[in-house]
Amino acid sequence: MPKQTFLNLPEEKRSNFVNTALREFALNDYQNASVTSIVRELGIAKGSVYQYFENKKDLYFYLIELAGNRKLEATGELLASPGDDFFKWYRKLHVSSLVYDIQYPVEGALLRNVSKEENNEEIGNMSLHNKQEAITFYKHVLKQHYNSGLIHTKPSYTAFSYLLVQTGLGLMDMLQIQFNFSLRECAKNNTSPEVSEEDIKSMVKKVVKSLQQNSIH
Amino acid sequence: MPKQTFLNLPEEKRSNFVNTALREFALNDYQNASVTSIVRELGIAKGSVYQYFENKKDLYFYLIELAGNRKLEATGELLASPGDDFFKWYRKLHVSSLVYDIQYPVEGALLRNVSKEENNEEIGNMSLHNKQEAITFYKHVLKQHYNSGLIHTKPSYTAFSYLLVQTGLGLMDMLQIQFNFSLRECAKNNTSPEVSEEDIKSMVKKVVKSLQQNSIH
Amino acid sequence: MPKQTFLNLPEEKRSNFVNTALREFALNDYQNASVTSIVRELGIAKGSVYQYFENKKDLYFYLIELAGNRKLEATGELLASPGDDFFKWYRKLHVSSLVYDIQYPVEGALLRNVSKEENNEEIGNMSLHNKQEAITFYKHVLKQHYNSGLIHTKPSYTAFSYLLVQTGLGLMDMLQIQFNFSLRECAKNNTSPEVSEEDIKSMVKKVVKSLQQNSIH
Amino acid sequence: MPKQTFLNLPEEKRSNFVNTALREFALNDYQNASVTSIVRELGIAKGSVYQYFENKKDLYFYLIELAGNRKLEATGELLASPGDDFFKWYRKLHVSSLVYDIQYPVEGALLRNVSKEENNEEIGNMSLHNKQEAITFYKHVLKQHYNSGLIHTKPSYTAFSYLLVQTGLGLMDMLQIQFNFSLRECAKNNTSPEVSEEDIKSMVKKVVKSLQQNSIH
DNA sequence: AATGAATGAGGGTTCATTCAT
DNA sequence: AATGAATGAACCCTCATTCAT
Repeated sequence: MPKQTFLNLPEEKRSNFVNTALREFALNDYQNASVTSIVRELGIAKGSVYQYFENKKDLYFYLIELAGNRKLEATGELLASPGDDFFKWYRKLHVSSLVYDIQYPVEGALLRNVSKEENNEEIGNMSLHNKQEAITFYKHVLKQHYNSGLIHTKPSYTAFSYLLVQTGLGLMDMLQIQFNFSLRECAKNNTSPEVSEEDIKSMVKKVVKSLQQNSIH
Repeated sequence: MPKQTFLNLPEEKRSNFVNTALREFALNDYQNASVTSIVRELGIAKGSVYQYFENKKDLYFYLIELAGNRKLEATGELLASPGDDFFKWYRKLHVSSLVYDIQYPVEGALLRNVSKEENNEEIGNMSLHNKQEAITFYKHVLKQHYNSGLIHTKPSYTAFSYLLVQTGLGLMDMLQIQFNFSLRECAKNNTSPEVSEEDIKSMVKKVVKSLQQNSIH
Repeated sequence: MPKQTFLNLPEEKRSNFVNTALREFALNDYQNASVTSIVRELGIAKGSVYQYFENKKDLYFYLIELAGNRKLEATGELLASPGDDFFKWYRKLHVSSLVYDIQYPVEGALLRNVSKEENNEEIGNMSLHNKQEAITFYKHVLKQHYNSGLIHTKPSYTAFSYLLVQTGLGLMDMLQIQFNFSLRECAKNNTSPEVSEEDIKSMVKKVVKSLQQNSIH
Repeated sequence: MPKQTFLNLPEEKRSNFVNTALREFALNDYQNASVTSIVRELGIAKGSVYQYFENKKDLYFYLIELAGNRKLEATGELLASPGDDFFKWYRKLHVSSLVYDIQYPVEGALLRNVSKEENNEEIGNMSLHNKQEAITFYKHVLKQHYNSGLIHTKPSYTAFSYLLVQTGLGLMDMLQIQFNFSLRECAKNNTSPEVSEEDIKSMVKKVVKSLQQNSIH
């Protein structure tokens, strides 16, 4: 949790700080993100960071929460309310997620980094943990849909949930490959890649269709 | 590329070195893997590393190639020869890959780390690069199958290849979640998790079935 | 000297401040006692400390004086009036000192710390200074006793005064060793060790007897 | 334990390092002694210290042992062989200890600092620990003397041992007071105070006589 | 081919003190 | 009288790399 000092900061200072810090953690994983780097960029004293946060880890978790909340605000409504058409919901979910990441590449890249933290003993294996939670979530939704008669075939919940999670996690990579940009680069320059919502929709649609349809036999 | 010095090394020294280095890079990502750690563990002179390799990066790439080759040797025959049944092939491919990773957790963990290197300017985005190559590969195989009449529905090659790649990449996580072990921990202790080949086969089968079947509508 | 600001403070604020500061300097020597710690504990502004005192040193000396005075108040009457029996007086003096320290471990520990400050250029060698004064004091008392005929053997004033001082200084250590407690720990938890006045009396008696008797030849 | 690196150092470098480090820890207690200060003085790279020692604590304990051994070498024979006359032995013991400290004020001051470490959680309470050990040692010697008939009065072993320990610990202070010098200052300038062995002998003799004789009644 | 001491920049963190409000 | 953000130097420690031997 940030210290009161941080919360008392005038809006501009605070957002300046947050932006720079977000960027640092978007471009580097936890260990390699550097407090020194942040203060150098901001031109503030190193001590200030520790007036704002307990330590690097505290700052990190704050940024995760912040970025997470921002994204949730932009895309969260959907998440909570899967409509009757499961795949439509899943598609919209990921389109809006990708659109967000494209629009806010810094937050996007940061959250993507978080979902890859695996080797850090201080932080723990967030990657696996998140995946497990996501699988549980999809299982829950799928069961509800099946019980409500919205899905007619009873799927192997676990396996299929895995597919849904794993597929979702890679969509941004797919986007980067197809449209030949680097989200990281965008986060660095604080620009958005030239990818339209239509591009995203179309890509996701194809992927979900592949997932949905009995595509091959 | 390793220097000649390294290649001239007596077998035992070389393999000692390699094993320890592999382990270091299996437990840590590139930036956090430490040359110091390696020589400390080995009890050799620090300078030796730089007699063998240009620098840390050179060593890293050598290890990647080595681990890749080792795995290829164990699982490569399959890869080269997709039989008539695409999904059977895909299944066997990943079963053998997982079995290998379970048996050789160090090499497995190292290669998994590589597939996550995204943020290092010195290294480049290996994750994306690998994915792109894998997608191209699957597209190629799928096209061949279709052209040979082994597949009757023409899939969206790109989208479906993406699914295949992405699904494959996450299987080890799925295994860890289902059987509650940590590959990293295994690499650390140089032990294998208590997961049988049957366990793996069964898990992969379910996932591939989900991918293959028109599971939901 | 505290600034007027401090003296104007309402009683409760002032005593709150003093208590916390005493504790900090009881648990740490001068250099390692931290103003930051004090204000953190108190939940007051850092600047306040510097409204009250010139600087850390000023605060330190104020606390020393305060703790000294408190102890003097509790044990001082004795000090001023050595009766006819020198050793009885000496014994009572130290029993009451130890009892005080046991009862007020914070003040006790602080004063003990002071008597060890030796290496700080900013502070000077308080330990030596105090010892010197104490020796002078005992010399004075001894001379008076001798001149009044209360002591029949003329001692080597200086040497014997040294013994008295030095013996006195270590009694709390002896107590801690014999009753296996840590005054510092008590100061930390603001508790008193489970040592009775009888325990103290008995210990001091033995030591003083050893000092007094021609114990060995 | 120092690392091999340190032991391999050419004599001059090593002794340079040791001298500077000893001095730093002679002038400051553990917490306030500064690695930075040492390297600054020596004009070497900070990293070097950590090629030589695991960390500051490692260095500290090495220096303690070194200084302890040096002193033991100079004064140790006595310690091991209390002759028939207990007080003569005790006197000689402390005379030789003081002579050593006067001659080698750096080692002397360092060891004195060690015997005062009390408030450091990382180091533990060395002061109390040492005292306890010393008391045990004297008790042992006294018992032997009594059993051998060399002492005719049975002392209160514990109390008297305490007196012996405590008296010994303060002798250097007494010396400083009487001859008006500062051991610390001497350690700083690497000079010896102008105190002769005779001065020391005479001072100790008086103190021990006070301790021994039935000085007052 | 091997050594391993030296480097020096960088890491995160703590601190007493100042000063504008 | 109180605030508390800002400072910047200092702390211990780690690192990849060099280079003389």
